Amino acid sequence: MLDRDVGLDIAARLFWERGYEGTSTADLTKAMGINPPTLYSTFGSKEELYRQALDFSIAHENSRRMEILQSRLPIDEALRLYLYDIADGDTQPGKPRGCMVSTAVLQHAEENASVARITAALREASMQTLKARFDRAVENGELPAQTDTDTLARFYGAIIQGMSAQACDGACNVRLKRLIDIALTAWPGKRQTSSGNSDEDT
Amino acid sequence: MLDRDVGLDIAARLFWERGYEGTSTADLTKAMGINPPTLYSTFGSKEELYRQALDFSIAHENSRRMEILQSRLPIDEALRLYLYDIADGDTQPGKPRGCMVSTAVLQHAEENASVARITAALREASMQTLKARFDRAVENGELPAQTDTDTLARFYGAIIQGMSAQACDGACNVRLKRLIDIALTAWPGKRQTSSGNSDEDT
DNA sequence: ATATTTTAATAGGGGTCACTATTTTAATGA
DNA sequence: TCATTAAAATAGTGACCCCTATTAAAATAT
Repeated sequence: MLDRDVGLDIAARLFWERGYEGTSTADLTKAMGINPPTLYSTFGSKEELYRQALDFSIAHENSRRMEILQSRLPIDEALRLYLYDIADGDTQPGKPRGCMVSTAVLQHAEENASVARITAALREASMQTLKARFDRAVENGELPAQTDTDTLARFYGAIIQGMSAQACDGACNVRLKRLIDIALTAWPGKRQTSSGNSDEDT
Repeated sequence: MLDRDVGLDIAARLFWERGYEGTSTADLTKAMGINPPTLYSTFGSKEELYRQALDFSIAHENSRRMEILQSRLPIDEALRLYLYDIADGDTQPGKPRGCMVSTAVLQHAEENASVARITAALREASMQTLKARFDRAVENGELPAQTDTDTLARFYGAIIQGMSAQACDGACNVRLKRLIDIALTAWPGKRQTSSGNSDEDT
């Protein structure tokens, strides 16, 4: 049989492109070049495979952007690069458009409620990571003490989800980054330019 | 047979809750209390029914928020109320969470590509409506002349899509509106408060 | 080389998918 | 009242769903 990680990579791409409900086990076994019993002995079930494919994909897609977020860069600069990296991830040539997690399994059949909980939990965890970074910025004095870090994290979470949706609809990389630039003008205490290509800080 | 609009309302709710791929024709006929041949003679096909259910739902959900957007209110105030109305629509008691259009059919099986194009076109049209309103605001002098209205529309489009995703994941009404308040601080020329509950203008 | 274990492939089970041909019921016409 | 039209229900189409029991092939061990 094929290497386990190779199989997970193939599965992740299929799920990423077609979603959980839009991907059949026949699609998966055919793409992996294996027979159905091998899929079930190796990965357990379709839902288990999805779970593992999500973990696999996150482990590979999130490492760089996590380093950026947790680096010693000023928080606003780290956030910009973090969001840019996500925009790049949404528009990688040769890979499905959008994010595998951000806009996955939002509407679903009742029988797939447990699968929807998986992706919802991953989205929540992602926003909690952002909030934790913002909390640290408050402690550092990089953000005002009274900042509502939870809402701020959910705001940028919404931007991430919106970018994924628009990437699925065909939006290109630079279009997403222009959108990020506007989102960053909502940063607490930031002085505004008029809009669009704002490259000056403060 | 039942009234056509009653049927469309039932179908819209099912598609809204479960998505296109997560809703079966058996679900639809059972919920409408009709037999399969009646569904096909009345609506044509599952895809045609989805199309009609989308139109029906949009006609009922969008009328108020369109009036708000096209009213003689100052553009920033109109936008706030417009977004608030969408947040209300995402969290109506007794209705499915999120928006039926904003986050629909993003990932899908190949065989449903034509359905994905329908919702993508509706999302694009929605953002073009926003852009047209912003363009008018530029002409009125309510927005700076050099405003990138296209990106600004896609930015608030992303907010709308993010709100829908978070509503699907369980976010409540006030949480979405806090998020909107932050998004509105990204308005061109707006002076910032620190974050969160910003109620003062200019 | 033969027996045993492990791996892979075939074949199929029970169910549901979107969709219809056919039959039955109900309403209308003379 | 009986023939004709229109509506609705049944029953079933082939295809696909997720998953597995069974068989065939390959690898290992004796």
